Amino acid sequence: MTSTLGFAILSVLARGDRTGYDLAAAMRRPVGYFWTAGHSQIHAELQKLLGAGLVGFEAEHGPGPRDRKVYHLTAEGTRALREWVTEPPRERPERDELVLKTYASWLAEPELVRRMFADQLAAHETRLAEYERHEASFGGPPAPGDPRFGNYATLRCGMGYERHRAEWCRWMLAQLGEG
Amino acid sequence: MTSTLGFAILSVLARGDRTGYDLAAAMRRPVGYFWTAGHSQIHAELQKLLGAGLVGFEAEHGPGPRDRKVYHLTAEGTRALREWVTEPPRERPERDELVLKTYASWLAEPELVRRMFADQLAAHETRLAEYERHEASFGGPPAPGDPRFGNYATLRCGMGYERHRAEWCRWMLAQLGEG
DNA sequence: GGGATCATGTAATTGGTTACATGATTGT
DNA sequence: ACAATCATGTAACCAATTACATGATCCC
Repeated sequence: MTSTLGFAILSVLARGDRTGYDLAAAMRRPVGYFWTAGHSQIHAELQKLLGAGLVGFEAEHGPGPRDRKVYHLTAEGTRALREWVTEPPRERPERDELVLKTYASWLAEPELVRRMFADQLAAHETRLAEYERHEASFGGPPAPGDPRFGNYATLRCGMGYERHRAEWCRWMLAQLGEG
Repeated sequence: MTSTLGFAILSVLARGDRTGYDLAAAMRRPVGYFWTAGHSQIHAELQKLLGAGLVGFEAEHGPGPRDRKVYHLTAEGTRALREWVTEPPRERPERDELVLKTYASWLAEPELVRRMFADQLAAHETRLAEYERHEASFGGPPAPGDPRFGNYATLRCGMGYERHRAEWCRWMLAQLGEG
């Protein structure tokens, strides 16, 4: 019963062998945009994946008191990952604090609500500009089958999300009236 | 240190007094679209809110072995909620299984990926149609200050989200080619 | 009689965050 | 000398899910 975090790790490892430290770095950016984990969680999960025979490692003597371990996918790990990819994702409950605040916004001062949404809008516009710059660095969409397709397709999703959020913020501001 | 779940409960209670059971029902739909909790979590959180003096209850002898407790906001609870609403939401890490699968989709069979996205697209279109029917039942946007504004604004957010997701699914299908 | 709904709670487990702990190498 | 980076791990805690437990009333 490999967890989603386990498959997140396998997904990164499928692009190249890495240490736990490298995995933690990768799961801040770009994987962190859709799945994050701290290093403590990653080391623990790697033990489980090792026990399940989905990954292996080669140890070199590294900096610090313990060995440096470079992890790689096993044949079984690759097979498990490939199988998991096309299984329908199990939906997890949404938890969105801004939307919850919006639900209760009728009892707050409109001016303060307006300010909150103005800040949110600015943040979304900044992130969208960042993503757009990143998108431009791809020379158009890579072919499915190319590992870079994964990066590009998730980036496109992020761009759509930021646009949708920004639009909703603008709609909210219009509802609240000019400040 | 009231948790977000605590404020979710206060947000529902602000619209009318309720039992823990009623709160659990409310947090499936419509609040469940942006914050869910099971009844066990809710009963536990109500104890904390009670301890913090943000809610109170009146007990009647109800069905089952224990008293039925109708909870209500205290003055302090209303104040805490009103304050929380306009504080900037602390951002929590994104965790999206479909996007993670997309990241690893380059090593799967394109036809299976295509099928997964076709299913997702259908689900989003169904939900969007549902939301649109619900939106039509409002006679246009209520004024901010009206509790119904909270329902309407969150519904609008949900509609935008479903549209964005559906569009991304269609883009993915186009990338993967006709099946 | 039987199942759904109403109504409360506890316990066990999993998933995730934060803090603690250690220590070499590289760059300023 | 000092800070940052590389590198591993454990422990404590909080949030959330699932399972366990009880029992009355209402509708078929």
